Amino acid sequence: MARPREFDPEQALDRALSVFWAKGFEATSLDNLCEATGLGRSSLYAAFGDKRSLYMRALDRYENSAIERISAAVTGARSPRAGIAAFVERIIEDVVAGPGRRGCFIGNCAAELERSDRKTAMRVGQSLARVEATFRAALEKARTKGEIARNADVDALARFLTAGIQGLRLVGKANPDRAALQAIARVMLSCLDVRTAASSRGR
Amino acid sequence: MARPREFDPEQALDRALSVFWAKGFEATSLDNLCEATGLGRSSLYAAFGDKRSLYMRALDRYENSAIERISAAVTGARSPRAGIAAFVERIIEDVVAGPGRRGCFIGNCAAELERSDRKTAMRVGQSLARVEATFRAALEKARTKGEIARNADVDALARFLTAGIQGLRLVGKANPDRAALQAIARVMLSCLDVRTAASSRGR
DNA sequence: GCGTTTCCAGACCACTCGGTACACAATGTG
DNA sequence: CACATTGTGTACCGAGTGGTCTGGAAACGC
Repeated sequence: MARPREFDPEQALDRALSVFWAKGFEATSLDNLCEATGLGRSSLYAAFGDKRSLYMRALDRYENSAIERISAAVTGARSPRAGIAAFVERIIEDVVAGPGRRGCFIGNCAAELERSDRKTAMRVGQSLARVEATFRAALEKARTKGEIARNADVDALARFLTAGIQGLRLVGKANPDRAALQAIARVMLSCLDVRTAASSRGR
Repeated sequence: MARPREFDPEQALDRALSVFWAKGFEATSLDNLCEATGLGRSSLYAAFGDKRSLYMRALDRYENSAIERISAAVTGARSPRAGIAAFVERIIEDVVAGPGRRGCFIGNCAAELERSDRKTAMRVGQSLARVEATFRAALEKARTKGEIARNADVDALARFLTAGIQGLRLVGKANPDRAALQAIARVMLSCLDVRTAASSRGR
């Protein structure tokens, strides 16, 4: 070994993520990334490869922390059902009072996807699938606890929550109005409580 | 008057829209736009102003046609409630079998928004508000017809549908799987049928 | 001390960007 | 026909793009 790194790659990745998150892939320049991370181009390239690779690494990092946030919200509440609600509430708070108008990084990736870029589409799809799986786990717990209907279609509900939250954050980006977002969330969460038909047996 | 235009501005705008729609604002270059429209830069600039203005004009155009599509679906069905369902179904069909992975142009605009750009955010917010208003009108008709609960919170439901459809199209962009999207839509539409609590009196 | 190895700052590259200037073509008016 | 007016094609602009290369600084084993 010889000269050691002078920076913390994780921290650099965090900084890079926050630029990509705020501006999107295309609008972020290498100069932006260098400035945000405090690194020179050579260091960036040596550590993370080109711009696209760095973007993907940022997605990895965001995905993990996002999953963690969901899990934490779910396990930190008095029940899975309440945890999901708390998570949604937290998102609204972030949209309204957070660093502002960043949306969900995964969602931003999906939106910026180009028609032809199937590889990235698959990657983003995986992220969404993990979110979905985390919701599904929470919903299953909620079901065994009797918090949601016994015959609820947990799979569909997890998918629905994932999409719904993307929608919530997207419209929140254009109009971060707490009351409006809470109205959406209220309807969204009410789906979990449906005890009648429409649960699983097709359309 | 002197020399007349050699192209149809509406058609040019349509072509420009479809490029912006497929690639996003940042990733679309003037060369792309010239190629797609068949126009030279001077003609583009004379007719629409700079890139941003053209983008906004494209948004205008998309917004109008989107509203029209919703209205058409609603009035074309045997009932407002069925019309909404048909519209959602049509969206899924477009995501799965359409020109592919373009998402909703309004949603793409919202996602690509930069934190600081409040003006564009307001503009996108207006588009979403018009979509919302269109849904609200349909929902009100549905309510008077008794297709949804008499005490349903039409306002919240309209907001919810708007956000939900954005979410649907976004996840569909990453993973255009018909069954998955239909599952989401099923849950989403089931919200309209709730006749119990959760309709309007707080959370 | 040495040589080796790694890292880093910045110059540099070819290229593309959005936008403009200008010469010329095409029309309407006499 | 000449002229004015408008549209169009293209060369061009400075600035910025993602990416590479080089020269030398900094740490290691010896």
